[in-house]
Amino acid sequence: MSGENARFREFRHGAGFLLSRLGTLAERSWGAALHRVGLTQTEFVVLVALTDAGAMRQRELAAAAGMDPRNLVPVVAVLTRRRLIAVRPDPDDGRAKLLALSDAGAELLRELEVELRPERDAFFGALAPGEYARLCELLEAVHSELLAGRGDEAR
Amino acid sequence: MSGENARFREFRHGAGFLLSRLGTLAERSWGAALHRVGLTQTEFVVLVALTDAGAMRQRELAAAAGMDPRNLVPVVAVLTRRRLIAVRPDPDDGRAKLLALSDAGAELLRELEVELRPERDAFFGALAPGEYARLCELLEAVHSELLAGRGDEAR
DNA sequence: TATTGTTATACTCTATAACTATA
DNA sequence: TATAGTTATAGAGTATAACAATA
Repeated sequence: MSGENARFREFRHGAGFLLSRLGTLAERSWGAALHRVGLTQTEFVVLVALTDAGAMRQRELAAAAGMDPRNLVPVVAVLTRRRLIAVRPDPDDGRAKLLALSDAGAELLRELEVELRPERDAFFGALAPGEYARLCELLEAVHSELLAGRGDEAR
Repeated sequence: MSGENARFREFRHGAGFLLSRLGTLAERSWGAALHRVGLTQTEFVVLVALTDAGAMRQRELAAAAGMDPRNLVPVVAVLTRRRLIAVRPDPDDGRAKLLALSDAGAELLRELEVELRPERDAFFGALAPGEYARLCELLEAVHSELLAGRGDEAR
């Protein structure tokens, strides 16, 4: 019951498992700040995802945020009511809507970014600046690859 | 409304945000396999966390899994009923219990590790083998530091 | 008094299926 | 028929407060 464990102890220290755990811990680290300004995790994620482009369709936004379009609907409703995003019909397609960050939404994110900087430094305190930058590169590579090849192979 | 976005677009590509999103995507990638063997994400996490030591107290296990001890209670109940973990009273402390992976639990993890290997390769397909190893190192450094300094500074 | 484990509960996130309106 | 958005709902994860038993 002892020597054979090395095989799946490897999984415990693999990147997948660590991503799963660190993702939860990262969300916990900024959870208090979000609660203070009345944002849930998904609302925050959606706002941040919107910073990547000027305006996008709701379906595109769901993909960018890595979440199911159905779960995005109530999030968009809340953010619209709070005027943190701006919604307008897509002139090219009567079914679609174009979503963009509002000035108020941009300002809120700017405040949060300042407030979260110390938490980030504490969270990644184990890494030297160069290591942190390297980590960002690697994560970004995995993330963008996953968002690109989504919905095709996994089905 | 355009040029100022660079500031928090930086957050979008920071390690914290990417960890949060990739954690969700990683869990999704092995979710089907877990469902097949009747395990939830937290049950899986707890089993994997147990591979790091022979036996530990429930409180220690919660810390190792990065979860709240209260949320661990029903998980331990299920895993015990399914004989995937073995529980015995701590001889040194009448309040505490000692939890360990059972042979059946170890076997189940071994099977899962084999089944999940192709999913892992696809998930991290953007990285060369050396890059994957480097990513593991960096994540492990952050993770172990967070588990070590927990409950002190954040309060 | 402090700690281990527990119960009850509310909130959030994700996933399943079926629906409306437009293309 | 295919797609954009929606609704309803169930399942799972996390967090809050209060409790019993042991140290």
